[in-house]
This record gives sequence, C-alpha cells and structure tokens, in this order.
Amino acid sequence: MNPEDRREAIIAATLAVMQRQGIAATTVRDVAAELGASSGLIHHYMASMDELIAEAFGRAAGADLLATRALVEQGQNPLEQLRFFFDSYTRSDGDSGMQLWLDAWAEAARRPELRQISQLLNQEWQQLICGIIEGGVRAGVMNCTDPAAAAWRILSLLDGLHLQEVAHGDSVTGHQVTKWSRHGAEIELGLDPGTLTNSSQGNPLARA
Amino acid sequence: MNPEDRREAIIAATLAVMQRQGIAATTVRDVAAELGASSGLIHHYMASMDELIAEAFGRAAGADLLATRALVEQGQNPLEQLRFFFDSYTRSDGDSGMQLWLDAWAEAARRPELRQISQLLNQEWQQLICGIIEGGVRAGVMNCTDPAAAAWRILSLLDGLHLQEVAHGDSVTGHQVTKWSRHGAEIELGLDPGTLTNSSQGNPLARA
DNA sequence: GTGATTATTGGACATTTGCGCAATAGCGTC
DNA sequence: GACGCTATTGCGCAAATGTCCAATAATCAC
Repeated sequence: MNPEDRREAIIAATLAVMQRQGIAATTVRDVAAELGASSGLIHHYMASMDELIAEAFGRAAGADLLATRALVEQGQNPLEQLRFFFDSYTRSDGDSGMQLWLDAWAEAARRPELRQISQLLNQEWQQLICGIIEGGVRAGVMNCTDPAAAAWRILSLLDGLHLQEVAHGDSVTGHQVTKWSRHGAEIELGLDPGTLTNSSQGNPLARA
Repeated sequence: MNPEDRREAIIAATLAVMQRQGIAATTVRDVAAELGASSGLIHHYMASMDELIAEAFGRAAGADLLATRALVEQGQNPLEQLRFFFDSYTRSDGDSGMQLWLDAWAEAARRPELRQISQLLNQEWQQLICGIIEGGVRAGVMNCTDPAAAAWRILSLLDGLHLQEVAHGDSVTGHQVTKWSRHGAEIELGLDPGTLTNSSQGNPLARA
C-alpha cells in the first residue's frame, strides 16, 4: 500500500476509534484492530501516540472548520454569513464531534501536541467569527465596539452550551443550544430578535 | 483513626491529587502516597475508583458552589449579588478547579456517577444565577424576558471562556475572562457598561 | 532471477493500573 | 491478660498500555 495512503488510513482508523471510545481511551491496539493491521505498523508511521491522536483530531476538527468557512464565504452579506455560520456550526458536531472537543480540551493539559492543534483551531474559529463581525460593522448592520472580544464571547457561548448538551444530555437540549446561542449573538451585536433564526432560507446546504 | 474521619481524609487526599494531576491521571497509589497510607486502605473504604473520584469531585465542586452562594446571599440587592457572583466564581477556579471541571465534563460520558453529580451541580449553578436575575427583574434593575435561558447563557459564557484560558493558556487570559464575561452579562441583562466591574467595593471577601 | 529496500508482522518488555487477600497491628471489652 | 473485632498493611495478580525490535513478506531495480 502506498505510504501516503497508508498514513491516511491510519489516521482515519484512529479517528473512528476516537469517536467511538473517546480520546483518553484510544489505544494503539484498538487502532490496529480497526485498521485490520498489526500494532507495530502504526509506530512505523507515527512517532508516538501523542502525534497520532493530535493528527487524527486535527484532521477531523480541521475538516469541520473548513466546511463551515466554505459555507460562510457563500453568504452574500454579513448577516447571511452569520446565519450560515450558525447553521454549519450546529450541524458539524451533531454526532460525536463535540465529545471529541471536550476530550481534547481536557487532554490538552497532558498532551502538548494536542494542545497546540486545539489552540490553533480555536483561534481560527474565533477569527472566522471576528471577520464576519468586522464586515457587519463596516456595512453598518451590526453594532460592536470590540469584534475580537465579541467573537470570543459568541464562540465561548456556543461551546459552553454545547458542553452542557453533550456532557449531561437533558439539562440543555440541542434545540435550546440553537435558539439560545443565536439569541445571544443577536443581543451581542445589537440585532433585532429573530434576525438569526429561520436561517435555512437561502442556505445552499439546507435540506429540502 | 475514626472511620468517618478516615473517609474524609481519603476524599481530601484524592482531591489534592486530582487538582494536581487531573481526574484522568489520578491513581489509587497516588492517593495512598498523598495520604501517607497503603493502597489497600483506600479500597477498604471505597468500593471502586469511580466512586472515589465522583465523591471527591462532588465534594470540591460542591464546596465552591456553597461558597459562592453564601457570598451572593450577602448582597444587599440584585446588582450587588451579581457582582459578588462574578467575584466568587472567578475566584473559585483560579488555581486548578477549572481543569477539574474540564475533566469531569469529558469523563461524564463514560462515568455515570460522575455525570450525575456534574449535571446536578451545573443545574444548581444555573439556578443560582437565575434567582439573581429574577430578583433583578422584579426590582426593575435588570431587563430580561427569559431568566432561565439568560442564566444558562451567562454560565455557559463563563465556562466557555474559562475553558479557553485553562486549556490553551495564552489564547484568552484570566483578565479577559473576567472582563468579557461581565460585559457579556451587562449586555444580556440590559445593564449600563461597567455596572459589574469595580465589584470589589463593598465585597466582604475582597482583599485589602 | 537476484539483491536491496521497505512495508509489515507479531510478540517481547517494562511499566502501570485497579483490585483482592492473607497477615499484622491496634484497641476496646470482659 | 486474653480475646475479638477491625483498621491497616504490603504484596501479589491479571490485565492493559506505549514502545521497541528482530523476523518476514512484498516490491522493485538491475
């Protein structure tokens, strides 16, 4: 098998195991079994377990970011971009993606390579939001004196709400995450209530 | 040693290890060493590692909640109560308490006993905030149509910002968490900017 | 075909983990 | 002072884990 493809296959298998068992419980042997290969092969391509985990997490989380960014760029104006952002963000972690983030944040303290990629990706998420806000302020449709801080707040609010949903199940429901996070952003940016809801209109990815 | 005291001592030692190393990296032997006793003793008092961890986490997190609640109750009016809340909340996890919460949220998916206590405590945190807001609305000093949702937003915003600080270190600083979370609450509740800052005035726990 | 290079195997190794258990020490009771 | 109960010890066990390595299989250049 082509070394490059093999490496990709290992990362894909690692990701599958991570989503099933969580980052902390992902072992080399499990990855090997998922791949249908021996454990030694994994170390032939990866220097350490940390690298393997960081790589797999970065691949998955990076794909989500890319997808959201691509959708946002299709927005015709800042308001539509923000709507698309919420559509895509709430979709990207519907299954087990958010549990992965929870694991990553907790494990970051003990896995340097994972912390690095996690921090980088979070900053890029914040910058994506920040760019939308700056555009909205420039266009005069959003009211915000500190876009960077507002972007961190919107991102943190989303993460904090999702966290409750994923960790505890029925304290906060997925529907409430959607509703409350959008409402929080409306308040934050001085938008009329409801501006960010009913967002599927005009969304190229919306289901029919 | 009195069995009840011994049990408390074990929980205290477990907590110390947990705060130093994180929940996932806490082992029976470490707890025994911290306690200055043998590993067998821990199992004489605790049925399993899960029980030990859930007990210790619940004790620590519960104490933080109690302390904050006690301080809030000393506030003379809703605004002061909210100020005291932010003072106490940002203090309670200054050291390593927040890493504990990160571990707990991540581990909740796989440790039922831990999830139960974590969910309960989070709901109580939310209710504490919700009570303050309801008082503020009644007194006419806060503007909020859905106190329960606003409370979840304020709590989630705090958690999300703290999360960035603890997991990534220099993306978001402790000072920014303090500033941004209070500003977020001001926006959320229709307060004048700055209402929630300079909160140490009149705070009985403020350092001189 | 032959040799060299490399992908791949499968298991050894040292370490760590939760847990159990037989032995011991301590202490109160009669 | 002897007995009994229990707190406490310290080690052992089985399982799991990351890492490494010698042996093997596959592939390709010549």
